[in-house]
Amino acid sequence: MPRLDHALLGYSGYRLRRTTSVALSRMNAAFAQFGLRRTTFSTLALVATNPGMRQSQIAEALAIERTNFVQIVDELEKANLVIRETAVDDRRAYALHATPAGDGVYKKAAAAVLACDRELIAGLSPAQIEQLHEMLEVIDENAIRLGAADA
Amino acid sequence: MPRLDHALLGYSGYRLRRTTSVALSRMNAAFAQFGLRRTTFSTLALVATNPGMRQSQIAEALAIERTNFVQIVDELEKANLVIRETAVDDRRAYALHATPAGDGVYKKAAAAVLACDRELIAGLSPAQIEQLHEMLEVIDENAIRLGAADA
DNA sequence: TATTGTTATACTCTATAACTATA
DNA sequence: TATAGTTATAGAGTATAACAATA
Repeated sequence: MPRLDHALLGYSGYRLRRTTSVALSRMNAAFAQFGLRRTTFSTLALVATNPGMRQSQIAEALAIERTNFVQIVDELEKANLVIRETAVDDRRAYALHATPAGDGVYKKAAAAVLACDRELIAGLSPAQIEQLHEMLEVIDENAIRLGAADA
Repeated sequence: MPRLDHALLGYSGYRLRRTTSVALSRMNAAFAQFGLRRTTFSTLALVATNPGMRQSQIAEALAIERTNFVQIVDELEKANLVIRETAVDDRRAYALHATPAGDGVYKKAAAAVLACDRELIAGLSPAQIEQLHEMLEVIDENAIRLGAADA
């Protein structure tokens, strides 16, 4: 007896979503150990590794709407992990920096999340993982190209 | 100047989520043409290709909580695409069937969604796509195995 | 006592419109 | 007038607890 979802197994989109869903729900536990969610972890990572960038630059790099990004930075700022400094050259803008505590949390969380990621791809060779990443980038570019063609 | 998310590119989970996100937002347009969402399309697909299965069996096959599945079936039933028949052997349960209209919508929607899926994986050879699916299954099994180990 | 389907509820992520203060 | 950040709001997906009817 074949699995009930046999009709969908030919869609790469179905497989991508299923795998991503189960993998992310696994990783959420890693984020939560540090009081973070996926979005706050990613934001902390980008701020810690790109100090001084503006809020909208970080948001755009993560493909998060500026409007939804506000509360993410709010949460990180309340937790004392990130600070907003008014940009010297443009008083409308904020330059984001990780606090010393933020840097510390980032390093520990990154190690835990990376360990979780490695567990999820266990059994795949480094060459396979590289191929996986390349294929995902092809799909990414296709989606962006097709989306741009619509507009 | 490297991209701002360089610190996250080593995580397969980050790449999976990004690609899945942009691919699915592309596919949503295909679903919407037929008045469907991703979850209602998947449900219609499974009901149409597995007539007579119970609500919980379809829900489990799609990894959707029974509790969240109720309104999905409600929506399909209101649209006259699916019907709930009380199971003969268990009056608690429903056997799901696609209506003739449901079968028709499913076939047209499946063709459109498959075309969209093919556009997204354009540039990948059949062998690469097979490898992609195999790698996604490895990750899937890893996540399930690790999750089960927790419990 | 366990299971099928259900309701209610809440949290996360995402998407859009409208506002403010600066430029 | 355009842009950076903000607020409010709504939709979609997901998760848990508690209930009725049936097994």
